[in-house]
Formats: sequence, C-alpha cells, structure tokens
Amino acid sequence: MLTEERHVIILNLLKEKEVVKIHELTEVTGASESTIRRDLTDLENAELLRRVHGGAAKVSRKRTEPTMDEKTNLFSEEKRAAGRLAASLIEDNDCLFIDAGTTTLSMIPFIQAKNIVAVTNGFDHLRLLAEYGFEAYCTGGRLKESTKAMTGTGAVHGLQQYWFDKAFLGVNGIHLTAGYTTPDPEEAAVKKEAFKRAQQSFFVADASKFQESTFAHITELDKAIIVTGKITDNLRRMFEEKTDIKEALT
Amino acid sequence: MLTEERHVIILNLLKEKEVVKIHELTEVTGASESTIRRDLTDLENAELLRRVHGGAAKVSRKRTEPTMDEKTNLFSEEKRAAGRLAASLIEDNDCLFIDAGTTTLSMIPFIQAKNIVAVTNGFDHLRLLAEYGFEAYCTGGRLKESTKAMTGTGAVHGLQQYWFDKAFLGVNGIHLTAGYTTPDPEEAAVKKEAFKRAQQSFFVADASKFQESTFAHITELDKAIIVTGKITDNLRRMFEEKTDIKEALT
DNA sequence: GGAGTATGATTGTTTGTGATTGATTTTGAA
DNA sequence: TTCAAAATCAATCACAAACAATCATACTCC
Repeated sequence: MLTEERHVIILNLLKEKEVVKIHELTEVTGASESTIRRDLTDLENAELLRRVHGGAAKVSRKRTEPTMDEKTNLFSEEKRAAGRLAASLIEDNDCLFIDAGTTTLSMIPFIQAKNIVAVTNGFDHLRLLAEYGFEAYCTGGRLKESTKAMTGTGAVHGLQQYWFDKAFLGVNGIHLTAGYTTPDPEEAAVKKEAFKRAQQSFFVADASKFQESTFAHITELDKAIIVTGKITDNLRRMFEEKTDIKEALT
Repeated sequence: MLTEERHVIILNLLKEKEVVKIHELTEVTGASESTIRRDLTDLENAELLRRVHGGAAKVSRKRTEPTMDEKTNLFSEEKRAAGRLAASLIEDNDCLFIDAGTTTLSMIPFIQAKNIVAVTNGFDHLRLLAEYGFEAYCTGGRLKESTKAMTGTGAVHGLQQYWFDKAFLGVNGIHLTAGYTTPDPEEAAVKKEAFKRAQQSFFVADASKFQESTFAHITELDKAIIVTGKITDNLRRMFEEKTDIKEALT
C-alpha cells in the first residue's frame, strides 16, 4: 500500500470520527505502528490533523490561521470591542444578515453561536464566514470595488429571498433627528431592505458616527438598537433617551 | 500502445481511485516501469495528476494562491491556452456570464474586450474581474466552500435578473450521447439557467473531460460550442461531427 | 538513409518500511 | 497524592522498494 493511500484512509476516517487510534490504523492499513506514526507526523505538518497521544484528532475548521490576525491585528481596539459585543448578541440557530463594512467584519471572528445561517453583501464577509465554518450566503449584486460591497437592485433582489432574525448593519451617521444615514443611496437601499426583513436590527458603529448625518436615510433612530465601542457619558445620555444602546465596556 | 493511449488509461483509472500504483499500470498497459514513470512525469507537468512515491494520485483542485501572477503561474499551460482562446471570443460591449471553476477563471486575465459586463457565481472570479477593472456582478446564493462557487436557488434566482450575449460554462463531462454533465445537481441548475439566458453558450474544458459523463445533465451536445486545449485527432473527429469545437493550437 | 523520438534495461542513489531501543506519558491502584 | 506497570513515543538501524539518470536499441517521419 502506498503512503498516499494510507493518508487518504486516515483522513477519511477522521471525517467521520473525532479521533482515530494508532492501533486502529495499523489494522485497517496493515502497516506497522512506526509507519502510521510517520504518516501522522506528516499529516500534522500539513495541518490536516492534530496528533494526540495514542492517535490523531480532527483539526477544527475554526482554528485557521486568520484567527489571530483578525482578532489582534486587523482592527482597532475599538472596532474589536464593538465587534465582540455585536457577536455576543447572536444566538444559536439565528438567521442573520451581516452588512458590508469593517465594523461588521470585525464581529465575525468572535461569533460563538452554533448552527447559524448568515447572508451578507460583503465580499470579505463571505470569505470570512466560510473560513470560520458558518453557512454563508451572498446577496449578489454589483461589486462596488471601493468598499467591496455588493449593492444595487441585484443585492436588493437577492435579499428578497430571505427573512432574518437579526440584521447587523453598518452606518455612517447616527443623528438624533436625521436617524441612521449613509452616503451612497444604493447601499442605503440594501440596508433598508435588510432592515425591513429582520425582526431585530442592530446598527454597529464607533463613536465617530454619533451626531453625524449623511446623504441617504435608512430608518429612524428608535427603530433599531445601537451597538458601539466606548462613547462619552454625554453622548450616551443623549441617545439612550431615544433608543437602546449597547456599549462595549473596554 | 501509443503514449496518448496510456495517458488516457492512467487518467481514467485516477478518476475512479484516489491513487494508482506503477506496478498496476505496467500490468494494464504492458509498458515497462521506465515508460510509466515518464508518463507520470509528463502528466504531472500538465497538472493532470500528482506523483507520489510508488505511483500517482489525483490532483486536488484546492489552494489557489491569490498573490501569484495569474497569467504566468496559476494555471497549467493547457488551461491557459483554453482560457486565452475563450477570452478571445469575447467582443466589446458583451454581457457575459462566467461560471465558477478553474478553467473559466483562467480566461479572465486574457480578456481584451472593452466595456463588458460580467456576472459570475465564482468567488475568485468576482475578485479577479474587479481587479482587472471589469464591471462585475455576483449571482448571490450559498457559498459552497469546496469549489468556492455560489449555487442553489439563491444563485438561480439571482441569474433570473439578467440576459446574456455569451455564457462561459465549466463542465465535468462532455459525452457524445449524455451531452454536458456535472456531478452536483445544484451546480447543474445554475449552469442550466445561465445556458437558458444566453444567446450563445460555450463549455470550456480540458481534454480529460471528453467522453466522460457525470450525474447531472446540463444540455445536449449540439446546443453549445466546446472550447478546449489541445485534444487528440481521434477525439476531435468524433466530436466535430456533432457540434462546434474550438481547440487551442499550442 | 538520417534526425528525432519512444522504449526498456541497467546503474547507483534516494526514500519508505518494520523492528528495536530506551525515554516519556498515561493509567490505575495504594 | 505517589508510585509502578502499561502504553505510547521518538530515534535509530538495516533492508527493500522506488527513484532519476543514462544508454543502446527500435521505431517514425522526412
């Protein structure tokens, strides 16, 4: 039996079970323990499994390398805090919409909930959701290169196939009278549609977005919940009179 | 026995099994070990299999390295030739569908036409189209991680917003009686819808796909044009009786 | 007939294998 | 907890299998 054949057998066994024992593998393959050990060492180096005493175990999908990068390097501390807080609002079996944008992107590495389904119009979001092993859907639509978001009627049309438990939306302005706003009307149309189709909507934003207003209106302030990093006492007092705010502690 | 015949035998054996042994191949073909080794070296250079100690293994089509220069490094000479030929069929102002799959991916760097609009269900295709400055749309749908294709009703639904001048489709089997086929019925549904909505459809494939048939039917042989790399005289004669074939010269 | 290619045999070298060793980890009973 | 037996481990060895390189022969296409 070829080395390659044994490798295939070992990996296939590991698709069905969490762990395989060395003794088990010697029986299935007819090879000696030494050979199996060498196989396991090779496969571990290729990051296709993880060695454990007495055999080998599945390498979990969620432990891919981007984890560290994304969690520690890619985003500012403030964005990560807001992302972590937003991710904690997701429950098992939720059907989600996750909007394009860096603030919503930062929540994905922190999602702990199991068995969720996520629809997104963000190119990187789609990739990241799949990398972390979540069931990922894409809205479709025109790829706007500057923001790597899919927008326009294609995206709205794609959204109309789904209903959501929760929508996590990015936003550029959160204003006491103007409500939630964003500069691009095409993106606003997508956010509006997602908002309409979700039982609960969350606008995830950092402190710089408060008391700003931009061109295109999405919805009124009290129709959604704000998720944010640390903000000033003043801002908090002003906005929590009008709507729910969830503020990250750190 | 001709070199070409042995190559076909070897590749066919590898479609059914994960690995083949050299000794096995000497028995089937009657050739010496040296000859088989040379065959395997050739086929490995064409990226149609992967050599392993004692034989050869299926080539896994994972792992695209996005930082490489796609024109020179990412694809085999055969794939590039087919891609270049397919790209040359695109005219200015065309509205295109470009299917997911490595063969169709290889055409994107060669597209010279101006002012085109391209819709795709391939994740990498979307990125590459945008990188090369084309107007890129995405069908949407569920991201199938293994192939990085978006499929299912979401993708079909997304497609129904568009009509195409030309559709470039990937395929796993091109068979004289079974027509064009692919293993996954969900992907077949997407290809079918794209085929239906295009004035002209092209199936882009390498030589190994000829006279193969897989599970899900897409359409009949004479309803589309085949774009391929170099194939044997025998194959060309058989297929050009039934439909148009465009074969890359090199 | 001669240039170019494909083939099979032979060579010395490299790689994969199973057995053996003593070291390390796990287990279970005191 | 502590200790000893059992299981598992990494390291090493010698042998066998597979390897690339080379050569001489047979074939094909001008």
